[in-house]
Order: sequence, then structure tokens, then C-alpha cells
Amino acid sequence: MPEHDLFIRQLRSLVDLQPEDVAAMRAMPLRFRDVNKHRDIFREGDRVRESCIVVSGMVARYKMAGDGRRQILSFHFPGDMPDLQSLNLPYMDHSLTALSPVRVGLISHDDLKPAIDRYAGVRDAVLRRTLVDCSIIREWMVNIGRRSALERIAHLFCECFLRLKAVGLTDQADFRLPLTQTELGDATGLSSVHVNRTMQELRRMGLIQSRGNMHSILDWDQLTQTADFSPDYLYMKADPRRLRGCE
Amino acid sequence: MPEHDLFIRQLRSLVDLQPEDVAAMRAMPLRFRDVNKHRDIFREGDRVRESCIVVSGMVARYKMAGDGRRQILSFHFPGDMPDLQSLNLPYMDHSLTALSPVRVGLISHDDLKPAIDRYAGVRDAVLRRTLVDCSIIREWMVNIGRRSALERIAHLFCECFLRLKAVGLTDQADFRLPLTQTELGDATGLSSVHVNRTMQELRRMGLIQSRGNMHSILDWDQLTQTADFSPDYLYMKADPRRLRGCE
DNA sequence: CGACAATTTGATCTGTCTCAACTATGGTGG
DNA sequence: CCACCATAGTTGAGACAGATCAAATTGTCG
Repeated sequence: MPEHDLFIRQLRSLVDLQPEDVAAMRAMPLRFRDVNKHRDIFREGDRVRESCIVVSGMVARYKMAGDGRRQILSFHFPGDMPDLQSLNLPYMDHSLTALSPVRVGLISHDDLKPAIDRYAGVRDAVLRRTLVDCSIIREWMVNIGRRSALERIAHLFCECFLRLKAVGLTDQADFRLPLTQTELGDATGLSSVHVNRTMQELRRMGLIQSRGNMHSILDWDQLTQTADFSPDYLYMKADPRRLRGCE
Repeated sequence: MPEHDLFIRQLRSLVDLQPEDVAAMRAMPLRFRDVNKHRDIFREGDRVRESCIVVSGMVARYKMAGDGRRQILSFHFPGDMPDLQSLNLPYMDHSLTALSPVRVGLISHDDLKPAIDRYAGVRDAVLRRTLVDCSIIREWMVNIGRRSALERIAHLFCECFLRLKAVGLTDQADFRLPLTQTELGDATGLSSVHVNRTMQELRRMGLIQSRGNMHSILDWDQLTQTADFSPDYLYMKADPRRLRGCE
């Protein structure tokens, strides 16, 4: 099943897996569900009994602050499992929403837990994935708390590029990001208007190019430098220095 | 050993523990280390082989952004274990520093891992603690990204009060927070000058009172309301409604 | 007492927000 | 095939929260 391969590939970019681990994961039954853009997959406070895997499209975790201000906590691409923590916490402290038309695969906790208990590789992979998600959130916190608008947007583009590349969703220096500028703002703590002006600045600087949802990185070195970006926090198995260029 | 009781109490505020779990944790040898204020306990990039428990004093996790801007990621009080994730990630993505003179207890990963493998209660407690730390960081992200300075500071005070209360370090509505205003700023994404003015505003509003490091909450309901604070994200076992007043 | 760190205050500056209008885009139905 | 509508992107003007810089004051501890 190609859907299983997707997240197995994802996890393999973080940890080494033995054949029996892979087999155990392949054996887990997936229930598919299609979700429309702007529909929530679960909400803050929900008690969920299945973990979800993004098969196609893009989702985000978010929390609401008073009077309708939204903060996006993380983006998730195909192969990601955005709610692994629900295995061990009694309710959700945030919501999960579809940023584009999305297909998710749902694994019952009743299927996932035994595999975790039995296979050390599965346990490590799932735990590692959860911890790396937390590491990414920490980096976002630095981004929002201590970086300028230009740095924030540039940083987000660097991260998305590398993460998409890890699951084979880039084409050279090109990648698709089905996000509105409002959503980019909700992720970076900026207003949509300022996101707009900031992206124009990045284009003017010759760092990126955009046509609709398709973006290209024109100068990776300059982009990472303006972004104050270093990929360590992504804990990718591959040597980050290898990932440097977009070649 | 009272030092063990400290973090066991901490974990018990999150999960139920069986006697054998408690016994296993009590049996873990602690190596004590005293750390001066402003000294780092470990740094970004370090490969650590022991997890640390705060015995007394206060520590913070932080990351540096370019040209010396610091973002504090979390505060930790006596009983907290700020680096549980080091058990499962190859290197640290952030630093840990002493905000006051601190005594920490170090548990070798070689002692901790077997206990985790053997005792389900220990495993759950450690995992839960790690996940709740991540939840707190997500809430901080909302705080920094989407709340005003007044809300941010008020929110931080609400959180610190409840967390200190959970380990018995409050006295009625009073609690000690050995933080400079610069450190409060590094935690909330504000400048120290603005932290100062914001705290004056909170005092003027009759919500808090401060004398040096000692703070008192004068009006919990108003403070939580100003802060847009709701304690769900702390996942405390005790009914949050019970924690409402400072009585 | 002296010295250093932290807080407080004032004045000024600026990055980002807000509001509002206008334009481009893409989908839908007549 | 075009008119229409909704959604997203763009632009301008003005306001403001919070930053920055610098100096004065207070606290603290040897």
C-alpha cells in the first residue's frame, strides 16, 4: 500500500528501521477519510481514539486566543502524523485543520499501541517523530519571539523546503505550498498585509519566486542567511550539509 | 530521600503511580550538582548522558537567535525534569541555564532507561511529563504570537502560580519568582523596558503585587481574564476548577 | 561605604497593525 | 461564453504598541 510507504519513508528520514518494524507498520489497517479545505479534523478538547496520517494535502495544528486570533502551531505534509501525542494525553489541547483538500489515513490507537509495545523500532520512530515535532515548535517560538518579519517568512520557507524535500515533494528548487497569506501570518504571528509586503521584499531581494502556490528558491545560501536558519532542529538523519544546495 | 519525593510528587500531579513505580524511582541514584546563577547546565549541540531534576532554584531552557537575541523556551521549578527528551534525541537543540543558584540531581540514562522499560507507570509518567512540557510550549507560542504585552505577562504569572502550587511552593497567593525583567522579556518576546511598564500596569490594575522576587496575586479571576488564561493545557490531574481561587 | 546589577523613567523612533479600497483570480451558473 | 461572485492578493494612509537609547534611581551584597 503506497499510503503506508509514505509515512514509513517519513520516519526513515529520522531513524533506522528494521524489516520487522516496517512489516508491523505495513500491517496496521488504515481507514481513509477525505476532508475539505477549512474543515477541522479534530478540535481542542476532543478525546480522539485514532491517530491520523496525512496522505495528501496539507494540514495545520492551531489554537485560538481570545476574540478570534488564531495561532498556527505547525504545518504537516504528506507522511506526517500530526497527533501522535494523543496516544498519551487524555484530550487535545489544540485543533487540527485542513489547509487544502486533504486525504488522511486513520490508525486506531488499539492497533497502534500493541505495535509500539512490541516493536522497539516502531516505538522509537513514533517517539522520535513526536519529539522532533516539539523541537520544530521550539524553533518557531524563537522565530516568532525574536525574529523580524523578513526573517520569519524566510525561515518558514527554508523549513518547508527541507521537510518537503525529505518526502520527495520538491522538484529541484520548486515546491508547492497551498497557503494563503493570512495562514502564513497566523503561523508567524504577523498580519496578512505584512506577510504580503514581506514576500514582495523577499522577491525583490531575488531570494524566492512565487506563482500562485508554487514557490522556487532562487538563492538558498542567501535565503538561509537572511532567515538565520540552521537545520539542526529538524534532526534529519541525512547530513544537513548535503542538503545545502537545491541541486 | 526528599529529593526523590520532590519529582515524584511532581509526576503524581500528572499521573497515578503504583507503589512499585514509586519504589523504582526512589531506587534511582541521584548525583547532585550545584550550579551558580547564569551558568549553563548544558548547551545546544551537547550530547548528554544524564537527565536532570531541579532540586532547588529555577532553570530555563533557551535558544539564541542571530546577533545575541535570546528566546527562553520554558521555565522549570523544583521537581521538574527539563531534559527528558535527551533520552531519545541524539543532541540538544537548546541550552539549559540556571536563573538562580540551583541544585540539580542527575540521573544517568543508564539508570533511567531500564526503569522506563520495566515499569509502565514510570514510562507513562516520563512520557506524559515530556508531552505536557511540549503543550506548555505550544501555549507560549500562542502567548507570544497572538497576545498583547499585558496579556503575555499576566498569562505567565497565572501559569507560574499554578505550577508552583502543584509542587507546594506557593504560600496562599504568594510565590517567589527569581527572575529579572530582562528574563521575563526573553520569555515573552518583549524588551525589559516594556516588561517593566507592563508590570506597573498590572499593579495599577490591582491584579498583582510585587516586592523583589516575591509576588502576590490580588485578584485571580481578573488576572486570568486579563490573561486569556485557561489551565487545560497544563493537564493537571486535579480539577482546574478547584485551583481557581488562591484560597 | 563602594560597586555592580536591576529597576524605573523619559524621549524618540520604527516595525507592524488596522482599516479601507482596489485588483486579480478562479469557479459557477445562466 | 460571459456575467457574476467569492476569495485572495495588493496598495495606501494613518495609528499605535512596543523597541531603542540614555540617564537616573534603587537595591544588594561584599
